[in-house]
Amino acid sequence: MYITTDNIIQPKQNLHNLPQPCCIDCMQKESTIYDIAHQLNISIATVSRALKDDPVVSKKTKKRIFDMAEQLGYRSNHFARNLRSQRTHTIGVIIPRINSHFMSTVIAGIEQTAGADGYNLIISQSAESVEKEKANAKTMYDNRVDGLLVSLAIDTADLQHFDAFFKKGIPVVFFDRVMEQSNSTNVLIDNVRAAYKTTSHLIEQGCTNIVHITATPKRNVYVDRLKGYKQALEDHGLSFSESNVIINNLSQDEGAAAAADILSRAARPDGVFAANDNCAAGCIIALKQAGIRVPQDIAVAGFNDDPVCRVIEPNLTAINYPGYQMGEVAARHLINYLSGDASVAVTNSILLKSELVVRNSSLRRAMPQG
Amino acid sequence: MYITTDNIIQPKQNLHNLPQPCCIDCMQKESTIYDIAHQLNISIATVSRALKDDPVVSKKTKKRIFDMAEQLGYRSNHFARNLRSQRTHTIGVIIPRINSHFMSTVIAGIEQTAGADGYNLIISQSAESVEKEKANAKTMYDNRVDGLLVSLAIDTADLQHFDAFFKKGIPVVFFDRVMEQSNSTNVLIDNVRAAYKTTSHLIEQGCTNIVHITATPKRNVYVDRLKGYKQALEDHGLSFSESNVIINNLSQDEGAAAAADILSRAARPDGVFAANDNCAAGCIIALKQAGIRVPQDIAVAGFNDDPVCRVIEPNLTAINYPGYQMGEVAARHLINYLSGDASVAVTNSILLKSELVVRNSSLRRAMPQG
DNA sequence: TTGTACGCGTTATCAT
DNA sequence: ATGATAACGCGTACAA
Repeated sequence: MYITTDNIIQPKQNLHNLPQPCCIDCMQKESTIYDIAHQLNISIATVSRALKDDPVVSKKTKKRIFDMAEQLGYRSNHFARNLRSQRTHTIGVIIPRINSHFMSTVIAGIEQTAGADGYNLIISQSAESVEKEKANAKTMYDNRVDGLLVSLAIDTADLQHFDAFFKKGIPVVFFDRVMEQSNSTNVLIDNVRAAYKTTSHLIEQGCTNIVHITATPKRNVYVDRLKGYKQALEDHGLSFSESNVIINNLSQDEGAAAAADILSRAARPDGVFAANDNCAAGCIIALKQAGIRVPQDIAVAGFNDDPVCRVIEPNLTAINYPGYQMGEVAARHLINYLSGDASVAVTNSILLKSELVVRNSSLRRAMPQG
Repeated sequence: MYITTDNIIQPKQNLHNLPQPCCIDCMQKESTIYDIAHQLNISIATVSRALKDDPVVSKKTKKRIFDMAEQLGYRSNHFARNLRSQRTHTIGVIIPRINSHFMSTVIAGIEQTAGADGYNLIISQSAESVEKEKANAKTMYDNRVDGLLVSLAIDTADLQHFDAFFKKGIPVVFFDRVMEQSNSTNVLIDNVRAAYKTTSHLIEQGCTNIVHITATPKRNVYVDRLKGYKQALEDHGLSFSESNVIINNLSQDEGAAAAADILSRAARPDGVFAANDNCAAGCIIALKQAGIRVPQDIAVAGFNDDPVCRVIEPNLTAINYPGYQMGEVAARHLINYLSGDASVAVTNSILLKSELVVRNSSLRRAMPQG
């Protein structure tokens, strides 16, 4: 038998004396389906059914129940529901770091999509460390997320730490930083093609000695960009030289250092393709300080199309990386799967369009059009 | 009486046929404290106590329990725990938008701090809309977050939509975009002082006709920056003119438009103080395109110290806004409160240090030092 | 030091 | 169409 207290104020037990209501009058017991049922002299089963709009409940009882719920300020208890239903309506997100333009844009897209469908987000950063990534995965698992969206740390070499998810059949969608051999769904752009396009563009602009600045090629994105770069050289009859690949952390400062390296060479390069915009910007600034003209002496292209592209002078040519859409697509895909859309289970990878945005940093000749 | 199934594989009921385990062999029943208790022939109470390291449990039973938990791959069920304890270990975050350098940096700081203390984050964006902010607040409330971290939308004029939290005594900490009259804790910088410093600096550099570009002064940050600007003019014997305040959305494009406005004036301004860096950058670019020299003809200063400051030429003078620390401090404060630290309950506002970083965009004279 | 038993608020399976 | 009741997994008075 359930005994309602009719919202009588009780000196309820209070861990750490928290929370403190603003005043004693405000203290109000949380109302439940029991309260609604009791007020209306019906069973909780009916209330529960009505609240989820079960067609088996008659129109008028439904109305009475909704009104009473409104009146009592009822809100359903997610924990009780999750406890029963074994689902949490929560999506876990693991990313290297949140405070980059690209990543925060992706998150914005994810949040938009997930929020619209009533999913909550739990976000954690791996800080590019496999160890933190493992810890994050465990946290997500312990929080019983319904699914996971992951962008891998740079030196993550295997997916073992997600085995618990795979074994339980909890869907994991990787985006941007992925493992090719994974049999989860990957959402990404064609990095090979993008790099190929960029490099070809530089070649078409008259560059014959192009440096590629990138991060350590452990992660797909850098491996692929390097591959596209090489492929473009080959297809245009230019020889590849190992020394033309500069590996660093892609920061602005390292971009400047790369510029110094470039300028120290006997056969001075006439083109630079950097794997992100920050690094390209740092490089351009340093080149200009050294009296090099961009793009006349050295043409430069970046990757991502961050806002910095439109600030640096000359404005930076870059691959337009659709971060927001990537977030939307990855989240949508995961949610569709969670909603029972079987067709998505067989999807191996989703490729998003990316295009080269040509600006002055690489423009030495009139373009075919526009 | 609890009857364990000894992890026998069951064709368990499966909503939407999900989740799908990778293979039938992997299917494994989630183990609970009942399982541990059953295996060890002890009571769940002891297990429950041991798992939370209750000193009342003997060392050796504890050890046996931990070992068995490990062996069974036990993980505690947060929902059952939350349902019982009425706490969620979840912090809600409501911000205007996540994809700005400043905000994503704040989030990074929050995540770092909260994660270290075992708190999860639920993040939502108001998109600068009061309506969305209200909806977000309700979602957070329904998710029973332990506390809330909020940065208000630009035209949020009152805090009514947080009343449910105030009434229940759920702590709300506002940061950056706050309401002065709130009696919650506010974490912010001294915007008046920062603007005062910046404006004074421009004056010291010889500017006598300074334009202030800012957003609509509905939100504290813009009100205060305007106030500091005015104060500095007054203290230096310069007169304030309404026409020298340009209101826009602080985007890069609007910065360019502001530049056009400035250049159209009969008495051409010789200084610009923009309320963010993006806008300042757009302004500088447009000014330079019009043949104006920065800083010789017009000196420019921004606000935030985003990375763009070190890319734009000349490099942008700006107030260094400690976003990461702000996130850390706000989260730490909230968590301390949730942990029962009474001293924080009386804290009204926390001011973070901010300093003016002088760069070439405003430097017309030798600085006193450095 | 350990065990028993109840309640947290739901949903789901019976029965009526 | 509605009601009674058993889980879901955990925490904790109270008892032993």
